[in-house]
Amino acid sequence: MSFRGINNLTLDTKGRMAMPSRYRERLQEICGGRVVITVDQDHCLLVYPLPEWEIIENKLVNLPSLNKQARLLQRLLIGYATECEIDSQGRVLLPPMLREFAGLNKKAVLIGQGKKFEIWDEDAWTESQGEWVESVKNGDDDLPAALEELSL
Amino acid sequence: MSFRGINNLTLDTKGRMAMPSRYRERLQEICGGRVVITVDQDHCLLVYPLPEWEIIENKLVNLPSLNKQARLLQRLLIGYATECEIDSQGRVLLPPMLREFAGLNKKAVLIGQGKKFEIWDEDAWTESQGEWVESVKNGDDDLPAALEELSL
DNA sequence: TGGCTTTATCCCACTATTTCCCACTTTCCT
DNA sequence: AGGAAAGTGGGAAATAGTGGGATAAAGCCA
Repeated sequence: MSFRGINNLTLDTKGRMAMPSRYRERLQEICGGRVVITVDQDHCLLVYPLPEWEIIENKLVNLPSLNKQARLLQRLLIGYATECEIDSQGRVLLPPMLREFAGLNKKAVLIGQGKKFEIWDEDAWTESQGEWVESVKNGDDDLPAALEELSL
Repeated sequence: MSFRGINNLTLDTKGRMAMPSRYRERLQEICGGRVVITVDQDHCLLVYPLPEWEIIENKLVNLPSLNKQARLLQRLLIGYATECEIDSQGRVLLPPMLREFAGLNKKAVLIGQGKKFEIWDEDAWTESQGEWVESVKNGDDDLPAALEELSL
């Protein structure tokens, strides 16, 4: 019941992106084609089915307002979160500000990530992938506890 | 049932700001177009639907009067709070003092934040965003527990 | 106190943007 | 190879944004 897989796709001149057809039926079931798109710290976009997003948003709004980190997170995640509807051709219109944030122009990459999707600019994706492979190979990250005990 | 999303918008010469149309119906329902605008510690403005504000104001009024922080908060938030009405074109007139406080001139950014909105001067917003990216990159790791275990 | 000046609010009209829909091209499956 | 489904592009109508002007209100000075 999970979104997986990677797709190369193109945005048209109006910033619309065609969802791969294999996801459409599922999205229709889960959320009637209503998704929420927001930003990620790695400068890609996240696409959540509406109900899934609401769970996350709930967690976010209940963070303590006095904490600076929390406020920044709220501002970015909730601030950029935009509800979008999949049109009759199976496309979503990506709002200009979100496209800008992720540096998206023509060529993009869509990645299934369980409950959500990620959208990357193709170049950014290629680059980030290289970096990631490097850093895992070198083992140069201090892993938090949850990662240390992760078994793949 | 929550306000979200980001919009670039412009103030006209009279200091009026057009609310994005997608929020108007909701605002009409909730508060008949009556909102309360006040200031935030980060030098942006906060916009609350009237009933929502009254809850907040109540909390503020009941803070311990001897505490210095509390008194400052009260003075700022309650002091600057101004009731404004959305006009027939869907615009709110931002009072001069509030515009001044947030350093607003022509270009502004409106972000949905659940029960309220925030209004930023465009430059201030851009800057604040850079700060966020910085702080994530540097891994300022004194995150509160609530943030540590947040799964998006 | 009356009239004049200044400020604020309301309303109308133009421009830009968005959204919706239709049609063509391409690809994949039978 | 033919048909169907998916991807792509573009155009037109509706809607939202913006600016300006007119009317009403309020303050001020004579």
